[in-house]
Amino acid sequence: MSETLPKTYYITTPIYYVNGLPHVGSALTTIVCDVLARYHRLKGEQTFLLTGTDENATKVTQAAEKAGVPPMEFVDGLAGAFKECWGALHIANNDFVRTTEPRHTLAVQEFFSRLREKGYVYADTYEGWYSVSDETFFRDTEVKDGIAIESGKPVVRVKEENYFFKLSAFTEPLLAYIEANPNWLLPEFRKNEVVAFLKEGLRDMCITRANKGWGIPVPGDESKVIYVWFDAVINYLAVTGWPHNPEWESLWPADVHLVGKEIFVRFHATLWPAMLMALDLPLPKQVYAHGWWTVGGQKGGKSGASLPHPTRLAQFLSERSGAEPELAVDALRYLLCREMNFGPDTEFTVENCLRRFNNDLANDLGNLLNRTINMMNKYYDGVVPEVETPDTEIVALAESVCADYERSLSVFRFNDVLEATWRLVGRMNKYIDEKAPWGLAKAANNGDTESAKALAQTLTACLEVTRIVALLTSPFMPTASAAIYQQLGITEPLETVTWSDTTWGGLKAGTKVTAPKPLFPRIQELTVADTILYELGSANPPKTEETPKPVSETPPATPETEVKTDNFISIDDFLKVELKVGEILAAEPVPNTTKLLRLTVQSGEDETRTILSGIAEYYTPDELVGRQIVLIANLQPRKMRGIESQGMLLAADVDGKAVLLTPDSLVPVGSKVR
RNA sequence: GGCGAGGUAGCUCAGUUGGUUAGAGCAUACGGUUCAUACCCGUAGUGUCGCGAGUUCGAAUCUCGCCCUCGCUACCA
Repeated sequence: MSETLPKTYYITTPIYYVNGLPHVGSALTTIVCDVLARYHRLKGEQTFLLTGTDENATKVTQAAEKAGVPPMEFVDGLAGAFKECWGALHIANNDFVRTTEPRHTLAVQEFFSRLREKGYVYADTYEGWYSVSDETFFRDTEVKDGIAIESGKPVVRVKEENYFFKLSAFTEPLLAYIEANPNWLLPEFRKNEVVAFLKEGLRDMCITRANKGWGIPVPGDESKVIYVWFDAVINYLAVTGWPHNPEWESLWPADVHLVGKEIFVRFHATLWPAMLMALDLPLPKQVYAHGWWTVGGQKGGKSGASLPHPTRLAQFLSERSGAEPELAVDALRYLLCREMNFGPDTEFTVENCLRRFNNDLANDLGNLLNRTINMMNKYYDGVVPEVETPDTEIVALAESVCADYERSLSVFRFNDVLEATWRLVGRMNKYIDEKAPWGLAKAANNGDTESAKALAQTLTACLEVTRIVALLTSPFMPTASAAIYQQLGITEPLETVTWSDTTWGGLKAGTKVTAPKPLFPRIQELTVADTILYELGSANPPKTEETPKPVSETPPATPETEVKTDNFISIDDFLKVELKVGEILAAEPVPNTTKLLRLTVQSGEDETRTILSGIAEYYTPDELVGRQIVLIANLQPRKMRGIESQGMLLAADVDGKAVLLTPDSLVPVGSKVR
């Protein structure tokens, strides 16, 4: 049946977690997928691009509560913001899936039921320990003194039935599959990470949580909802209409899942393929993971800097350069794809973008078009002349660039794709200089027919290259390409152009070019004040921004964290905590650890104690000795690395960095704090 | 500490299986040109290719050791 249906080229972005507006990280992923989709359409393939939003995390209800709106209204708003952003960035997606839609929830429930029928999902009752912060269950033997030994997190006693996916059964099949399909997971070095992860052995995964009124209920057990990650990945399949739409196989399997590196190893390269294997469904043909943008050479979030919001940045480019807003959007698409390394992480700065805007877009491409059109108008009244033979060198170069373009694109090296394209642009600017058409024009005017021929050959070469480059850049900059076509006098709409038009000679003699108009005006001011950066990066309250960051938010390991909204304690509870001022007498690193310091603290007139503290990355032993600090004196002692820690220091947590609290002035050691 | 990835020009990075004077772009300096968006073109560069040793006729490239950076992981009560 389905063999008769032509397979559509199917590309997916991750579905984005709706806890904030998109930034250039998520924009990069989405733009790159769009570029890929537009390229395949150019190749004449039926192509389907999917993006969407991930809305079932239980955190959503808390965020909604905070915002003071019902959860559904809350996610409607954010899903709308994503759609709007992608529209503004010229993303031509064929569909936008929301995990709160019936088509998704039905597919997820069906998927779950089928796994259960096949014995890959089993229920298990736990009377045991549960760590809220780990979202993990522990056995009695794994817990000591109310603490999970493995994670060191506190646990609570629960009795709960949950459902588990037999992920452990797929360690070997996945390893075998990776072995047999060397280009399945890309890039290579990330595939190796997956292999390393698998070799440690997969463990069964708890795939349900207590139903608190948000999420997809487990079929036949309304007391549970399906774990958000398990639910989310099914979107790729749900959109095909699986299982009831008979044509679902015209889309599935996806040709590419393109994701950020943080959701690659655990989810897109292991969990999701294992789920598909369990139901004997075909696996996606390729899964590609790109790196992140960094800010300030490190995790942007720590330095306080963050990634700009894409539409604001495009608007800024437009304001700075004077380019039309829609062309500035295309410029941004180009800049993101050109700057990103598509393997490792890449440093992102607005100033680099501005510089590259000038160099690549204004000076190289824009100016090539501009000078070409100008000369055409000047020497030929804008009418494309007849040419007997094209310049074979340029023709050959164009061909080789097209070949490199396709080769790089096939391995998702988008920066190389553009670099190859710009070889052609660069050669042409030099070519004009070598041929000096202005000299040829003069000679031709004086009756030199050879010069006249050379002039025609030169200018048509410029026009052809510009046309071909416009075509090559069209997946990246569709609006700009259309504008180039328009200036070249090509009336055929860009939508009807195909890859075969990259062959030489597409521009017909007699075509009349239009008046020149700079596409990307040069930017005069290349420096960017901090206040502008802040504005670009923090259109939202800085609080919700969390950035070096990737691409789709949520740390994969804990997509949901339960937080009690009403977590007041009584004054009596507080008074149970015995806080004291202490003085650090000695400090030394604990061997074989990176974070732990062993501190000897005087905490009373003749009372000293040993405290282990995880601040070695932020304080050297030397600078600690002699300092007064605040400590919790009656904390249950705990052994770490064989040393008993008798208390805990208080420190502010600044983006994960510890900053010690000290008294405002020297106080007697042992002073009570309250 | 364990695992993984890296350390190449001022900056961002290329350098396939070891082979002649180690590359590109940007930034810098000087020169040229004028069709063009103060644009384009040319020239000049500087590099102990992280450090040390080894294999080899020959190493940025292979081996070993060390140093440093980044990621994951354990220790952070």
